[in-house]
Amino acid sequence: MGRSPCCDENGLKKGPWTQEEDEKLIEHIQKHGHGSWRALPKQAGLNRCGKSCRLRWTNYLRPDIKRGNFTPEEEETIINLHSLLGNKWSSIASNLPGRTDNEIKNYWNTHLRKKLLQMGIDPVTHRPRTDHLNVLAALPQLIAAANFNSLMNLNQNVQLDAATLAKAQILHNMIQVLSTNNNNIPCSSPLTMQTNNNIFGQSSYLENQSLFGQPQNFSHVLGANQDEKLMVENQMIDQPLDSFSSLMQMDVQDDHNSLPLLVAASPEEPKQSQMMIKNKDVRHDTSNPSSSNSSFTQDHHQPWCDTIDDEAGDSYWKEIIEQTCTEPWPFHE
DNA sequence: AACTTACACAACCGCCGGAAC
DNA sequence: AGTTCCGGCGGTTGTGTAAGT
Repeated sequence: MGRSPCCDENGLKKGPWTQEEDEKLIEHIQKHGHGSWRALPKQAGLNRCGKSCRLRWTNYLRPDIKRGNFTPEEEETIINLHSLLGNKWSSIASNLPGRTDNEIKNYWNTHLRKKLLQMGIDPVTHRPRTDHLNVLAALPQLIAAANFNSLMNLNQNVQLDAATLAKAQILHNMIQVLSTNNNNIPCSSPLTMQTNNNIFGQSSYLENQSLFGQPQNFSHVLGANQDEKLMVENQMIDQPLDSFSSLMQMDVQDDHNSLPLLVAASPEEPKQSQMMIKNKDVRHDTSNPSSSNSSFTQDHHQPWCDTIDDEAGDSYWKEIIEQTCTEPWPFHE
């Protein structure tokens, strides 16, 4: 069965490499090649395990490594390849000369992943994020609620509870952000591709556009085997774009039974509601019956506050929440 | 200025598959 | 056939530094 990890041996140094160690390693490999990595440390006079030496060499010291910022073209390639290959960093790296899998992996996790999230794209599936769509699915309710509120204000002087108003405000801001993103990034996201072309269409990265608008064909990276290429391409093309399109088709009437409950709003509620949004604490506010009454906790709708809680770490959500607390109420103009 | 927090990235860890013995 | 070696891979952690309070 398995062997014991080479680094189990006691006394071997770990952690950051010193310049002296780097020089020893480089000098040894330049003279003798790396040969057996396991034997290398002794031969080179390094108090490291072979694996550590190999990683240091392949990820940092190798002379053909390209250092510095990733170019937009490299970013584009990474995103496109990731949409095809997933976290196959070594495969992705083999298409980016001078870049290591480790570097690409780090860059993905620290930059590109966030970038996609901010564009409203799930970095795993490379599709529009469904958590956004869950909130979008509440659109008919919010519109109906807003209309109802206007009526009640006119005729009976009754207000919707503050939590419901806050939901609508968040939705309003979210739509603004989404539309801003789409306008700023022409042909840049699957979402844009779907809405620009045909929402039910079968466009894919493989077929036509890349994430940044340049036509690319990455089928060559999928292996020499033609069957494999075909299989992957078919898979990409056949995958239905269900979640987004079905939500966009949603009939307002389907939800007529799920209008938010209306409760009498006390004068304090608007303040409370704002505070709760800021503190991301709505879900746990069990002491406030109106907040639970007015939540969107229907069978098929994730509560909006859950959605916010889940993503509140993103600057994207922070932006939305901030706007929610500062912008004027849209339905009372 | 001191402290805390967030971020970027180098390095490590554990696992796997293939080759050698 | 079973064991060990070796290199590779992807996920995770640790550390240094910049930014914020």
